[in-house]
Amino acid sequence: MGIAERKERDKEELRERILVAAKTLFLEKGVEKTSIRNIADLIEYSPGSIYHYFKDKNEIFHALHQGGFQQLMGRMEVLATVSNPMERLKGMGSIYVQFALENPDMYDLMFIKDAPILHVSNSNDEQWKEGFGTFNFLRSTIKECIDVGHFRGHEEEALSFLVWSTVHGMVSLRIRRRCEVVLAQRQDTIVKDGLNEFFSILDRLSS
Amino acid sequence: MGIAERKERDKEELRERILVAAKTLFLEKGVEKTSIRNIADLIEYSPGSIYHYFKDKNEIFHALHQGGFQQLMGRMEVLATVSNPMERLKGMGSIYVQFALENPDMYDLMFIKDAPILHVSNSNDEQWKEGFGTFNFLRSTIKECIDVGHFRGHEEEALSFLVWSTVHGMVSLRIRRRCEVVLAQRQDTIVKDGLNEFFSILDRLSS
DNA sequence: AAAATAAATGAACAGTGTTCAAAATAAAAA
DNA sequence: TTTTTATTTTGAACACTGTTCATTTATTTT
Repeated sequence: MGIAERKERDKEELRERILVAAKTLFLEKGVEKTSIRNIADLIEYSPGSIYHYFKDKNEIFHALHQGGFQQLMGRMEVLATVSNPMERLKGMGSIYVQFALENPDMYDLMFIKDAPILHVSNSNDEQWKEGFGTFNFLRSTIKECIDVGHFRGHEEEALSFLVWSTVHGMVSLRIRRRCEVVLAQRQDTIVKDGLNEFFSILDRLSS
Repeated sequence: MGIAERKERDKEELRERILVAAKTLFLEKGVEKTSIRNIADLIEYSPGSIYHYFKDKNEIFHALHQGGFQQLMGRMEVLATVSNPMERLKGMGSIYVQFALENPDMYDLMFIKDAPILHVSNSNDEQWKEGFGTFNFLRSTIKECIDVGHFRGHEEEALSFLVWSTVHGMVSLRIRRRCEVVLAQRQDTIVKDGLNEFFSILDRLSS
């Protein structure tokens, strides 16, 4: 039965080639301007072939989407050694913002674009876990902070959402070019400055 | 010279009709799914005609964009009577969030979609003022707060950006459907809950 | 070598934003 | 009023889009 296995491998390989081509194109032109025909041209297959490996265009970018979460989670792993939950929380903020600014197109696909998320609800639980992962990590870190006596009077779930929203807000305003309203000389550093203001607020809320 | 004036009025009227049709369609189908031909059909003109009134599709939705800012600013006007800057700041947050949740498509166009903002840089200063308006109002309110003794150790520009990012973050995660990761039973109220957490943080930062 | 299975094709469909020569309409001049 | 000029509107055409599917090509099994 080695042949069936090889065929399986071949199929997986072409699937991966489509994904690589899609990622290459969308990182240089954006999702909207990347067409199925563009992807087909790059891997030297016909447009129709792609539909044997992915249901539609959304499914292609949803697959990349998944990869992005794994990448982000991977970066968070260095925080496993940080035992102080408050320090870990700030570390998460830094890593999140850095990831977003270094991979704006990937971040856009993961947290701003609206296309793939509806499709996500139909996928299996394994895949879902990836999406939940980062938020669960945030929630448990904030729970630890509360248990240790920080954020008195605040509530786990809402505070987690608020913290996520704060960092997401800053990077998404930057990525979607809404920072022109801040002072011209501050525009380059405003996300970093905002994050520092946020950290000093978190510190003040520690006791 | 009454004729020239009447022609000018007619032209302006058709321009307005295009805008109304565009808004109607995009509020019920979204910007992406609203085509020039859809708009042309609704006003019973040919597709080509629209290009005599607007350079391209972006310019149409940019015009609506402008209207959105005026609407948001209009809602903010009730705060002119609130003399306590801290209360005014919280009022701005409430109004901003309420506007976003009541007009998600308009909010999306104004603060999330990436198309029209590049084009904005080429428009005249008068129009620009509209976009700056709300942020200037936020900045001056926060400056007042600082002058009165709140937010000790914080800086005007970065804090203004942070505050804006926080509310933008919450509503944009909701609008772009990223709230599925929060507890199922909290999803409906999470933005309101998050805003309340934010207000209580602001209160704690008052002294 | 022939039959059966699987994979890849590319033309076709219905749509998109945009352009532009031509036609229709309105205004000005004769 | 008729002719000329200017403006407005048209709709076909262009080059694209995502997606489908009968047909061809390639591979595996009998």
